[in-house]
Amino acid sequence: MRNRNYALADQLLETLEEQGHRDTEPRRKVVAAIARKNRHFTAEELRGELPGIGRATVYRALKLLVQAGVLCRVMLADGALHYQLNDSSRHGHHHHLLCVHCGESEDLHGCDIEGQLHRVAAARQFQLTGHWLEVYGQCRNCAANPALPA
Amino acid sequence: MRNRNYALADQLLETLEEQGHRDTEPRRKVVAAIARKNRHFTAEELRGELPGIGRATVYRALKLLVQAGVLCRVMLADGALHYQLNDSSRHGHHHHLLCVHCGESEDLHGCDIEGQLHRVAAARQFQLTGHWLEVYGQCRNCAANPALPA
DNA sequence: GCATATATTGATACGGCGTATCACTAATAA
DNA sequence: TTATTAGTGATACGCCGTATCAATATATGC
Repeated sequence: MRNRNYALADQLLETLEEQGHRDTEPRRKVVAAIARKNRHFTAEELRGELPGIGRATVYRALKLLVQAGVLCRVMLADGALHYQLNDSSRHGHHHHLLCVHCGESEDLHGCDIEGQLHRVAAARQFQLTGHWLEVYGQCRNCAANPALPA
Repeated sequence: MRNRNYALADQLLETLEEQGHRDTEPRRKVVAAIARKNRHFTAEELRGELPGIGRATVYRALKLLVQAGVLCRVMLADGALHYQLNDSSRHGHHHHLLCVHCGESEDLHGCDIEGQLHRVAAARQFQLTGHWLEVYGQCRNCAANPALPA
């Protein structure tokens, strides 16, 4: 787990370098903290784990990682903006099943929402440029045992 | 048009009264301003059209109308929260095709997003509790003539 | 109509969240 | 090593929504 986190952190840093960004000490700490996450998180939550690092730096790193496609924004049911580390293999556009109880998220695929939207849009001569979809509920584990701590 | 707006404003007020809220002068002005809208709008935009009415009052009225189901929140592609008057006939849960150019919105129906989500969720024993969907693009008119003013 | 109880108002202040600014510092390239 | 340039972080700002609370307006009972 430790190893995986280190590897992940390195990978994130590498991604940033590929985009022409520098390898800095604060940045290393930010990506390390992100790599330790196993669920979605808020910018402020992350910041809380990084005393000594400026607020702006944390926000800037988040923005760069989102732009690079390795991190994605997810909107919770209450409107709070969270960040979610993308599966290393799947950086493209996709959606999530978000567990409102434990915070786990599963990637949503094997369902043709996109295609369906395109069909409906085409029928109305509406030219799609984008969409936003979040799905909330309880994951298998939490649904089976709602008493588990979040 | 004037008549329709008055009628709509009255209808909105009536809805609030049915929910046990009082018929007040500031409230009348707020719903009148909303009734005049033919596209989605922000709270601040509305507030700008209502000088002399307190910010809190405007926000409170919006919240009540959303709770009553006659107004719905829509999230624009840039993350801005807008409000959208619901078709009087269809207060239930539905989605919108939002034109990013002129701001028009069409209700999205005749497409079975809900059913599809339920099927995928069921297959994974994920218990759905809700979802959020916004679809962005250009409406028929704007797509045909992008030079039109917004 | 009048008094009373209560919802509503609106000024103010507060809080969360993200960003602009800018002098300073650190990382890269020559 | 020096010059160049990106990055940092303290601070302040701005937007947006809400809590507070004394003053006020509205509905209700007499």
